Amino acid sequence: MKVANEQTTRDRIIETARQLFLTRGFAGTGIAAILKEAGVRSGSLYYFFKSKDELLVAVLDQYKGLLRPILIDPVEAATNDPIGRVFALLESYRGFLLETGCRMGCPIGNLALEISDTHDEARDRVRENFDAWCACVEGWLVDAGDRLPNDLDRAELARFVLTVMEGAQMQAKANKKIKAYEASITQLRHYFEMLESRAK
Amino acid sequence: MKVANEQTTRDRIIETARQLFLTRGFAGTGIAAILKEAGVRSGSLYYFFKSKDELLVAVLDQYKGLLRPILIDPVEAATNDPIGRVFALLESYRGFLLETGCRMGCPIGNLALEISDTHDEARDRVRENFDAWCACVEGWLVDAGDRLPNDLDRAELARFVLTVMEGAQMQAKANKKIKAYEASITQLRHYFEMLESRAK
DNA sequence: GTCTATAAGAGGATAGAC
DNA sequence: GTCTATCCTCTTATAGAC
Repeated sequence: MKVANEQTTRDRIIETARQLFLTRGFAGTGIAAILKEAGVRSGSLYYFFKSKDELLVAVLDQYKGLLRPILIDPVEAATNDPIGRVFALLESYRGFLLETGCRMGCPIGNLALEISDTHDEARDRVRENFDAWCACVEGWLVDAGDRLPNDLDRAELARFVLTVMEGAQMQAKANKKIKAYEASITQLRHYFEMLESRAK
Repeated sequence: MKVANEQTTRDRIIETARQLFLTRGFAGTGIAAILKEAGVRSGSLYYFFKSKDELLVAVLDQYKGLLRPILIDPVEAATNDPIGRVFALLESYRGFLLETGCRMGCPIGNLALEISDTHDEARDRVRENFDAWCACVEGWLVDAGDRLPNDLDRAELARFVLTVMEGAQMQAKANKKIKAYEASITQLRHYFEMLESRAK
């Protein structure tokens, strides 16, 4: 067991696999590519992970840990307005799409459709990632208090926000253009505006 | 060239590949599985298609031809109400999810995320499928006339309907439960109700 | 914990007879 | 157009020395 530096070989493998799964998908990423990119030999990888599937699970676990530091915390630092936070989060996905030429989008969503039918354990981790994301958004919607109608189900609306983000990033990817993403967010904003005006 | 029966070997290969891509994904479907399922030898498949990628393009072309007979026509036959048609279409996806234990959902969406970054020609066909779908929905929204606000962009709202359907089916797949799909459609319906009441 | 070497199989694709 | 046989590459994973 190492003591001095916890950015271990294991961490480097997970980090590298995460990047490659994001750009090429799970099936599209060979073990060889991970080894090369991480500068590691296969003996090391299989010392830490029994199989490629187990590595996938570790990657999805890492995503759970990244949600707050990478996505939620910056949004909460940027604005105190609870509904503003929802759209700031969606804006950060838009920035990510633009930076990557609409190649990426939501790393979890990309994996979700690829592995949900065939990898039960990984699918559960995808679900946990989605649940954690929705819980954060739901928290903001609860914070919005009277600005939203009282009879509106906050959890259901949070799900809806995830739905819109995932569906919108899919179309940005398929079109290699940001327009469909922006159009969808515009409609969602419109919905929120109507909810807010109805709450008054 | 055959004359009597146009349900040719080529058609059977495309049909079989379509089914398998739907259940196992593109990368997850081996040529061997297609051959076995279709009862065909590899010589025949490669007589009709230069490569697996070319077969994928043929499958996506077939989907374009299936859109009206399988999805749109039944919906238009079932109801004359233009907004009712939008939700009848979403209901038919719900039925498909339920029939398949939430394993499937939208065949195009499933392929979209898998191949958009790596298969340019196939990605264009995905886009064409999405465009054709949106054009149908947009037509209904135009038919809705004064029931929707005049300043509302029908094309953008049609995009939004696709966004919600795709995002919702993704979550149904990841959760292996229909609930998130239904919750999202409920929110969309709520949005439409508010649009209709605003148009009055 | 990490190295090299390699097993064992599946993948897509082709050649040439019929 | 369809058949059999097969090539070749890439894949995941393991064995055993260090």
